[in-house]
Amino acid sequence: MSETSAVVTRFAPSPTGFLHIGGARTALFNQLFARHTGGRFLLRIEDTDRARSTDEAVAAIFDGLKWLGIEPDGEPVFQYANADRHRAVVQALLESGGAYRCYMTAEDLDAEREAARAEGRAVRSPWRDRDPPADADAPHVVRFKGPKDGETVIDDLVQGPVRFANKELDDLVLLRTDGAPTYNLAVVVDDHDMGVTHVIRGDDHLNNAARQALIYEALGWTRPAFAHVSLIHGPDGAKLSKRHGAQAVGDFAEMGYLPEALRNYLTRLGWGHGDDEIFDDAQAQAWFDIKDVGRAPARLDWDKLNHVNAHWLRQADDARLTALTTAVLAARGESLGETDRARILAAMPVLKTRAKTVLELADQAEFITRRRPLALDAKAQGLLTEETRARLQRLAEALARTDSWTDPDLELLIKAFADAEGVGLGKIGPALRAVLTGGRPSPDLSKTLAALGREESLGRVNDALSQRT
RNA sequence: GGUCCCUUCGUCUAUCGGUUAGGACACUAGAUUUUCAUUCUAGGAAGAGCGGUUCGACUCCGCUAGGGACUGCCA
Repeated sequence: MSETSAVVTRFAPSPTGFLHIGGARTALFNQLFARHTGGRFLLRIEDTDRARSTDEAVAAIFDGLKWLGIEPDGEPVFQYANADRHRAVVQALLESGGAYRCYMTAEDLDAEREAARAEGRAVRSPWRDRDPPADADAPHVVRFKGPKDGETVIDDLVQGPVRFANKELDDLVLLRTDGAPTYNLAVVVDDHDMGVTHVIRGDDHLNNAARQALIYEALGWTRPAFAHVSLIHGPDGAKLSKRHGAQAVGDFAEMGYLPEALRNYLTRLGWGHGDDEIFDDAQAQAWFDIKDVGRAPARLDWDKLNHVNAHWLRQADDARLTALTTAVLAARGESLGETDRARILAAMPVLKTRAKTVLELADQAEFITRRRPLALDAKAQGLLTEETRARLQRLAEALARTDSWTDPDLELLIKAFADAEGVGLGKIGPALRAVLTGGRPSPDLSKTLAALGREESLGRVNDALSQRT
């Protein structure tokens, strides 16, 4: 990157709901680009719409970003706090002729919009070239007075050069009737004041970029570089919505995805570095450049996300995964004791190779948390014939005699037992597993026994053997 | 309707005028296997269409089709 000016990026969500996964990716790109260039990444809450902004939404955004591991450099800026500054800029624009008061009523506007649409042109206000009414303080908005000729070109870092004929750009409202600044004015002023050099945002703002560029010009400010990234679509190509299963980053957390996995997946979505699919934050920062982001909207692929998550699950710390897993189990109504936690932790190295999400991890751990006596499902029940009961009885005795209750030794013991019985493991495994887990899936038998411990294992076997059906 | 954007296997992508168009996920088949899962091997699978430019086009240009964004005193 050029050394002339340090890069400053920002993520600027409006607090009107949860943190959308598409927004999270935009935030990620901003952070990645800033870190890659050694610049700064800022957060600004766009709360100029007082009616729709809520404290809950602000909290949801903070929580979502924090969970995802996105950390702005410096305190977040609340846009509404700069309202006076925004009004002052508009005042200056008014005095320089870069803006004008518009006294159109709602009805006037509706009629004009209809006419403009019918004629295939941009909306125009008659007050643009008209003297103010006698009562200049009558209800009005302040509009930007943009050029009618020429064109505005946005050299978008992602989309390439995009040209707009100025006559197609309408005079947007800068100040509402109540004197409140609007988004399009506030972004320009704040981005300028915050020293933002690169505006990386959703491509739903591409059209606004041209109008905003005009405001920069009128103010005599140099505009930042723009990069409009496409939105994330659902698997069917339609805009991501509720019916696709998840929209908020919180949804993904609840579904058992790890933040580092989501970062990996989201970064790879719409951006690539050769054949690299799995990478950590340091690699992402070293490789990421906003110019390499794809133009086309990308679809959310659950299978791929699961695959990436499975990878990071295996890399994750066992104690951390145990905490996550027990939380899910607790939410399912299981009351877990310290013994359960200890067993889950001990089994975690093998459990985590068998799951794609924390939810599946909890499924895999359920054989541990069952309470004696276990209820056997029909299939497990059917395995307990007279023959297998007798064999199980002999196996239980062999198990009771061993003084080394470890995975490898238990494996040897079971194999030796099978040899002694003159049968294959297939004659022993299913029944033993059935009485140990009640029919729930579990790891290799020796690992299952080790995870349960001697007392619990023998207890479960004996429970089943003493139960007559 | 208008303005703007997008288009390589089902999906995410690599390719930056000359490749048998590569990888990953998913899928199919086989191997391994005491449940569930894993793992291993092999395989099928793409340049939206039509015109140009060029010795040569997935790569450049145009048109068409399809998808999307915006068109608010929301952001």
